[in-house]
Amino acid sequence: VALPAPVMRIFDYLPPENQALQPQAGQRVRVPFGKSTRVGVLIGLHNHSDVPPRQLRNVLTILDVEPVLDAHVLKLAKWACRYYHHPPGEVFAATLPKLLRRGGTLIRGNSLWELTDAGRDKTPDSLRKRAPLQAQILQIARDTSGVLSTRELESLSGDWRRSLAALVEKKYLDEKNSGHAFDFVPVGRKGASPVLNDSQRLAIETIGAFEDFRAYLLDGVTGSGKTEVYLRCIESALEKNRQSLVLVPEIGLTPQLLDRFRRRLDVAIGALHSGLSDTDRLRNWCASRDGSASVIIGTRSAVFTPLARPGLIIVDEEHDASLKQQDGFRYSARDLAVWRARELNIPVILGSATPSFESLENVSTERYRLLSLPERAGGAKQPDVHVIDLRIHDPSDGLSQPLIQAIRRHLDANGQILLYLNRRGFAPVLMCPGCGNITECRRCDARMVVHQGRSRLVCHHCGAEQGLPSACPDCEGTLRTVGQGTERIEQALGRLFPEQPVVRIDRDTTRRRGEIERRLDMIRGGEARLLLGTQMLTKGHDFPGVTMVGIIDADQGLFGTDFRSSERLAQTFIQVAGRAGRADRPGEVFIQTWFPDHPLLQILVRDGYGQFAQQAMEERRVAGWPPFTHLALLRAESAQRDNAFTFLDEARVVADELATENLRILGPAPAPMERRSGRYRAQLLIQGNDRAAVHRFLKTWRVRLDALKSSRRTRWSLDIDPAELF
DNA sequence: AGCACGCCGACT
DNA sequence: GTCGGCGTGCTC
Repeated sequence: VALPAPVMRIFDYLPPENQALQPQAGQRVRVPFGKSTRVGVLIGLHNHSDVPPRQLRNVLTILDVEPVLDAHVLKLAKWACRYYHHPPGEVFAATLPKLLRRGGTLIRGNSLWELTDAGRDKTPDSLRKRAPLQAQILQIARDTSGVLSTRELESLSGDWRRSLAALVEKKYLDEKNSGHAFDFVPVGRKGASPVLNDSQRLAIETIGAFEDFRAYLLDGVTGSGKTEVYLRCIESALEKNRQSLVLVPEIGLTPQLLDRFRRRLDVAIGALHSGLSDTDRLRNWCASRDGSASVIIGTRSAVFTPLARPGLIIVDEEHDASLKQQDGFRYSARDLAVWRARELNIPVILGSATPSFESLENVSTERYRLLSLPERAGGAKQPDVHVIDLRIHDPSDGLSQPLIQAIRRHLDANGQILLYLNRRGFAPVLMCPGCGNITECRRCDARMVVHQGRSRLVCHHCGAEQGLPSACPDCEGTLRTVGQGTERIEQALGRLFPEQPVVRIDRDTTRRRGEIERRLDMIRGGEARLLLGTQMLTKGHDFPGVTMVGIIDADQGLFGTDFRSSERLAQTFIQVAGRAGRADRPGEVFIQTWFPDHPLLQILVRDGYGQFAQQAMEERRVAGWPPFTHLALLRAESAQRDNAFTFLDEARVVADELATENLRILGPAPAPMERRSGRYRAQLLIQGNDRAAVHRFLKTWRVRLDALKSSRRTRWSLDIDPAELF
């Protein structure tokens, strides 16, 4: 039994004493564990145990009649335990929705009410007087050819459940169970499919020609119609009565995307994302498992969802960092999706306008097959890109004259403008010009950010807040804000274009539910034409009216500490720039920088992402970074700096003892931001050419780390294929 | 993780 | 004497 506890072991139990149910791998069981009981997953049956017989206890109850996890998901989870060197109990917990983890039951079906012969004979009018609600229900039942579900009744006012019960009692209705989590009724309508261009057609034909496992990298510039390719491939899976699983990044799963799928596909679609209630999540999970959902769209944890009749897996924006879990069980949903597809022997499509270097390398070693969509759908042209040299055009409040003129020009031409700045708040620094004092967070190695609207100083790393000081705490001098965030840009735009409403989208303005959609609608409806925002803007949203994109500060991340930061920067650039000029209008992109000669910027602007990637990958190869080597990162954090380092020092000693010559061990070193939320963070990096050798090492190392006493005094984790080195 | 046990210093 | 903090070990 895999039990939720941070130990690498699984636990042996005897069958339950007084339960007739047949134990099967994949069922959940409630077992005694120490002083209390826990819910675990039965992952195998054996007729012997290495545990002394008197220590073995009995399973209390088998919670499932049938396994909730099928053999394939069990295998996936077991493989993930080995690959990520993570406790089985926690891995299995990640495969289940919360309600099932807590011991709840599967949703096996919904109630349906069928008109009986007696009910058919009874005229609604004969009930009208004494029981108007019953009459109404009876009438609806007749209108819907004799079968009712809660969907038809929900709109009724009053206590319709009681009236319904009365009708069942009188034997006018028969209560039945649909047997499925979803009761989808096709409406017989299908949204219009757009005309395909040649490369879309080629991609669809290539994928459709081969039913067995194959991994495709769908490399399509923004607006090239990747989603249309997904939809067609899903449609052909549907024709064979097969389900499709679609994984998207966290903020990519918007109501807009779901609408688009619902309009086009007349089948049951189950969504799995953090915005759902626990019950809705469970229902959609069950609908995937029992086959009543034909398409499942979810964020990374959906990669573990059981599929009744799998046919296709799609990973959209496969380069996106949110597909990698960043705490606890640090899995890559993209990599697990490929594993799943191989195991199920079905195709998997990885889509992106800016493919990860890992996937590009898999193309060149012919593990993945490349499908390119080089032109924009509908014949839209690529935007013109202009670099604004801030050394010549000194900006005020973050905006240079050429940028302001371009904004004016596009406003005059009735265009929309998207300005991107990945920094919220008013200004990132509050300093005293007199004594040089800069206000820093008490709990982090970071500066407090000025939020003028709220009149507060906020730490963006731990959330700490304080009032805005009126004078320097040290010398009582006048304080000055340095640099700019979205709040300041918004104000500046308000002064420059007083007649234009500005729509700002960042975490501060969209805290309330539905606020994002409300603001996006202002842009889509044309009410506002100046759009300003952070990362939130760059993913998952289409802005057909945007003719100009301005990148206010290109220099953030130009000199990153991480070997991956240039890749990330380039991806953000291309994704943001891709918002410009989609349909019939050509777009323009303006990039403000203090370093116009920076080689990364030059190649990106001049030659595009593909060329950039080629060159940057060559640098990675020479430097021995992924995808040409394999990494594992041992992270430790502790309130006392020494605890983290003592552990990592000891871990290093063990590593040196175990390591073979093709492994490199780097560190321990403090994390780039060493103190965060009052905890000191440090790490040790393992690097190797041969994946198998790295994993052999990790296996024994992990056991030795658990045995270290110092490992108890610090919070630590192993991160396989880390996405960020901090 | 969550819990118990045991050791040690601080206080009624 | 007893209370409670922390380090350590164990959970089938």
